[in-house]
Amino acid sequence: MNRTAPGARPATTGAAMPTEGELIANRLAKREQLLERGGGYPARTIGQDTCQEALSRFESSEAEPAAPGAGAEPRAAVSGRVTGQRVLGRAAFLDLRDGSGTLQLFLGRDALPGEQYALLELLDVGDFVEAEGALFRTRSGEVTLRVESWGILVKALRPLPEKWAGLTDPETRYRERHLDLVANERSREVARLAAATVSSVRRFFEERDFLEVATPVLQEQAGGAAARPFRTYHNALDRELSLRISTELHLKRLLVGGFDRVFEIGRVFRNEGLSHRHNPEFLLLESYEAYRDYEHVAGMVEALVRRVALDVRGTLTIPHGDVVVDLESAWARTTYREALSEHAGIQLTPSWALEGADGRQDAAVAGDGASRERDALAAVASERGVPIAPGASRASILDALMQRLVEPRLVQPTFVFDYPTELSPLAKAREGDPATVERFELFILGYEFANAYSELNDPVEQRARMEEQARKRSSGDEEVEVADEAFLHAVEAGMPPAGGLGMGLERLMMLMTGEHSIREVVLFPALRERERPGAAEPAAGADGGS
RNA sequence: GGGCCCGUAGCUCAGCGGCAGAGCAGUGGACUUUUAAUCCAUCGGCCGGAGGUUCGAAUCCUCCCGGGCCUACCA
Repeated sequence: MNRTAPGARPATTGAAMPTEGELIANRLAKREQLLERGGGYPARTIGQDTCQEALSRFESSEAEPAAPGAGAEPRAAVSGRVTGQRVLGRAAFLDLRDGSGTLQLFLGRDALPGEQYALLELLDVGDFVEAEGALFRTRSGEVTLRVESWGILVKALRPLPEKWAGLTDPETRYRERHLDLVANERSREVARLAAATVSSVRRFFEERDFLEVATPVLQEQAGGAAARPFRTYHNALDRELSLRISTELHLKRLLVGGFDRVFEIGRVFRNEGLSHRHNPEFLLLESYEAYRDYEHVAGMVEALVRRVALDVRGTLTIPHGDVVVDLESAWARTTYREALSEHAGIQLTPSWALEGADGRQDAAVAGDGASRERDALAAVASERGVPIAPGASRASILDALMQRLVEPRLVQPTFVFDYPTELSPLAKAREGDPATVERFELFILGYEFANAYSELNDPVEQRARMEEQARKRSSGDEEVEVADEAFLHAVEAGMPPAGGLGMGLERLMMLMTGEHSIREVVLFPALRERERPGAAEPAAGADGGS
C-alpha cells in the first residue's frame, strides 16, 4: 500500500539501502507527500518562543489576570520535536520538546482548517513541528497550547527509541549518542554537567588573570608526559607527526616568553588501552604560574575543585556510588614516603631504598648496592602480590607499589607530596635532596586527579634528566619522556620559577556527575569498529591483523 | 591480557533441544481534554557471524565479531 511509486525516487535509494525497513519506507512516503503539499524543511519557523517561555508566560498571566474582556489569553509560537502523540479522533495531543523543556499541544479538528488537521496523518513521533496558538490549562491541569496553525518542519525517517524503556544498551547509547540524548534525560543531564564543569574551570582561571592559549596538537615529537603517541602524516611537509600527549612543553615556552600565567584546556591523545577510566583522547587542563611553587598550586587546586563543585553541584559533599566525597573538610596531606609506610608498611630511606636493605654498601660499590636495593624492593612487591615487570627499575617498582597498595585507598581528597626524582623528569628537586622533587598528586575516589610540580627551570639539570630518560628509552622503555631540543633551547633562554598543574577533566566530570565510567561523560567515546556485515571472509592465507 | 556475563523485530525484552513470541513503534479502523491514552485488527525476523553435535539448534559445543562488569596495564 505504498503510495509513493518507487520508480519516482532517485535510482540509488533502494539498492543502496537494502536494509531499509518498512518503517523508514513509510516515513519516506510521508515525506514525499509533505513536499507535495508544499511543506517540509523550511529555513525559518514561526515558533520563536521556547517551551519554557510559553509556560512561564502562561503562569504569570494566571498570577496577574489581565484586564477583563481584553482577549487576554496569552499566546505562544513554539518549535520542537514531537516526543509523544495521543490521537483521540477529532482531537489530538502532542508533546513537543525543545532545548528548554516540553509543552503539550492540543489540536482540535474544529479549531483548525481542514487540511491542517489532516496533516496529522503525515506526522510521526520524532518529527519536528512548529505551532502557534493560545495557551490554556486542560482539565487535568497541564498548560497546553491550543494550536491554531501548525506545520511539520522535519520528518524523522528513522524511528526513535521506545518511549517508556528508552535506549538502554550501552553500546547503542555510545554509538548513537544522538538517540541516547533524545531518549534519556539522564544523558542530557550528564552532558550539561560535563559542560558546566569545563566552563567553571575556565572561569576560575580567567578570574585569576590566567591567559587561555591554544598550543599545537600536531608535533614533531610528543613530549611532556610518558605515553605512546598517535602518529600521523603531513602531505605537504612530507613529514611524520605525532598527536600531542600533553601541553606542558609549549606552555612552559610561553612562560619563557613572558606570560606569567597561562592555561590550556586541550584535547590530548594517548595511544593506550581503552577502559572505563581511559579514553584515548581526553581533555587535559594544564596551568602554569610564574613565581609560585607547588605549595601554592596545592592551595589553588583545592580552591578550584571546590569552586567547580559549588558551580556545578551547589554543594561540597558529593555522593558517588557507595561513598560521599567530602570536599569541605581540610584535605588530607601526606608524602610519598609516608603514604607507602602507612598504607603498605614499606619504610624507605631518603634515597628511596628499602629501609635496612641498603646495608653496609658504600658509594664505592654503588652499582652493586643499587641493584641490591632494587632486588629487595622487587621482593617486597612480590610478597604483596604486586606484579613487577622483569626489567623494572627501582622507581617503577615504587610506582607500582604506590598504584597498587596506596592509591585505591585514597578515596577522600588527599595530596601526596614529594616524589622520587626518577619518576619526575620535569620537576624541580627539593633543596639539598636531589633524590626527591617538589611534586604532588591529588587523589580522589582512588584515582589520580591532579599532578603538579615546582617546575624544573635549570636548563642544565633539565637536559641531564632528559638524557637520562632517553637512555631508558633506548633500552626499550617506550613510555618515557623524550628529549625535546626546542623545549631545552627555550629553557636555556631563561624560564622563571613556576608552579604547574595538570588535571584530567573527565575525572572531574566523573566526580561531578557521579558516573563511574568515562564513557558516560565523554559524548562520543572511542569504541572498536563494528564489523561490517559484507566485509566478512578474510582471504585465505592472508596474514590478517597482527 | 585474564575472569564472568550479554547479543532474538526499529526500541525494551521473553523463549534456552521440537511451528519465532510479547509490549511499544508502524499499518488499517473506532474515539473531541489525553498524558505509558484506550479498544479492535494487522504488518514486521540471516535469533551477531562461521563451523560442529543432533532426526531436529535461537537453545548444546568450538572459533570469530561487538559490547558490559570485574581485574590487570596505561604514572
